[in-house]
Amino acid sequence: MAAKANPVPSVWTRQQSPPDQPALSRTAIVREAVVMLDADGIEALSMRKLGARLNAGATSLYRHVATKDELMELAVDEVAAEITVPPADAARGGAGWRAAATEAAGSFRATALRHPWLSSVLGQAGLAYLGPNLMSYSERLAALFTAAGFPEPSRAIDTLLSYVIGMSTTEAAWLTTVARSGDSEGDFIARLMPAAQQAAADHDHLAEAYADAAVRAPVDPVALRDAKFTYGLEVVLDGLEMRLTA
Amino acid sequence: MAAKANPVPSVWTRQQSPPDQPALSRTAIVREAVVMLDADGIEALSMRKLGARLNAGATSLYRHVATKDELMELAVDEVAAEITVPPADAARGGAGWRAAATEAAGSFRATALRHPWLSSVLGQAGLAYLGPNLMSYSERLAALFTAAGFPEPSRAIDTLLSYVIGMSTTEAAWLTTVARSGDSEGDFIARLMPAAQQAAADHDHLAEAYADAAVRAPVDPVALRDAKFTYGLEVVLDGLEMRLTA
DNA sequence: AGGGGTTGCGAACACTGTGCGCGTCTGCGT
DNA sequence: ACGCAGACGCGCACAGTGTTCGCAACCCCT
Repeated sequence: MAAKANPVPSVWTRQQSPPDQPALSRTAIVREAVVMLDADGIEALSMRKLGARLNAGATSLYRHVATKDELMELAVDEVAAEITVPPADAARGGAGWRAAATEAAGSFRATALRHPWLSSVLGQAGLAYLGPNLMSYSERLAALFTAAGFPEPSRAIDTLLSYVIGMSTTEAAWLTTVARSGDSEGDFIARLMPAAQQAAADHDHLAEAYADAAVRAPVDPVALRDAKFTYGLEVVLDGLEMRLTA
Repeated sequence: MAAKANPVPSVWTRQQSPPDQPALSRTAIVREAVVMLDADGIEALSMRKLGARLNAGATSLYRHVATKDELMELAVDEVAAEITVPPADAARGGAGWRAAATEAAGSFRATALRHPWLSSVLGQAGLAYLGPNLMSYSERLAALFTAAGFPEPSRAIDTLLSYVIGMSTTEAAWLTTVARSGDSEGDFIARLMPAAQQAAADHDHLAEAYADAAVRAPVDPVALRDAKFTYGLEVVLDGLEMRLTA
């Protein structure tokens, strides 16, 4: 880097001790990677571009990160820190656990939608699961569901998380394709409708559903997605509650 | 291909009308792509290798498929044909819908585990959703849940599918990393335990859970995954049933 | 017999992740 | 104050990727 900041190599042009940016560090690399992923999606992240952003060569990154896959695991754990879980006390006594679980689920979804590339990565998931932030996340969930009084907390957690992951990844993937189209979500849906209707032409139930949707006044797609998420969440929580009281 | 099979150009060396393998066709390409994906995972599929498998050059494929992404969408729809849904009659009368839903969910999971690359692709999902097989799948689900008497069938379907997708992708991703390790699932778990326990050292609930697992007699991991899946499935179905009778 | 449309292909382009060896810089032990 | 070992950054190179383009061979219809 010194060589680059000093293009004419001579004793006279050399700066003695430049304030020097924080240099290159693992955390700085991961942080910038997350920024790039959020901005331009997963296939826009390359080691060269990431290096360039940090005023570094591509291969310099390999001093701090073994491989790109490892970098992705670190990125996952980095954003995992954003997911909040209410303190376990909130669930003690049996009343508050539903609100607490709802909040935890909502926080997961919000994080997944804020970082849509997460969905693409969860499917290939090396063992990011062992990252400190994800570990702490699991721990807090376990504390919450144990305090709530579940006989098999891990089972309940797996169930809830599966639902939340399934819904969130689907949603994130949808939003990614919408974003790539350049249109707003509403416009994209409108533009997609004809094709969808034609594809559904031979299928009675689907055709009817599309026809109904076309007749009704157009709904805010964001509100619709929210409603869909909370509906399913209530279903899962109802099912879990039966295991709690029984 | 004729030119390749016929390196000496002359009337005499030319084969008149060789039985000729089915040549190159969209369906043949997609079918072979699925075979390769199943065998070696998603990152092992390249256009050149796929072409080679079909005795064709890489670029020849582009006569039948616009882009690799499109090929992946076709592959998804191809395997979607394997997912079965019981006929709607099974659900009429209210009794059989649970068994039918269970079977549909199980079939989805089985397909996802048979083709683990599906999980990696669902996260980026272009609009494979419009493929004929997936459309027919949605239709049969809609028929089933409508016959079961759900007031909002699509809501129920979305909920169930989210759970099944979440659980299955997680499972498939796990199985993929296991497979890459070369070990059996049991051995891999054993090899992973120390690291997991160390990572969980500072987290009470997790540490306890790991300790319990270490004490108990080792369980067949396959059976354990099956149990986990059906537990969550029952939870979701219970929650749905409340919406049905109400 | 001829010609038009379809199909396959080789070369080429712009990129990718990553290994290697070299120069430079830094901090520590004397 | 000095010297040196280790950490650090970097350019080059390699093998491989998806995809475009122009050309050649083939089939079928007139």
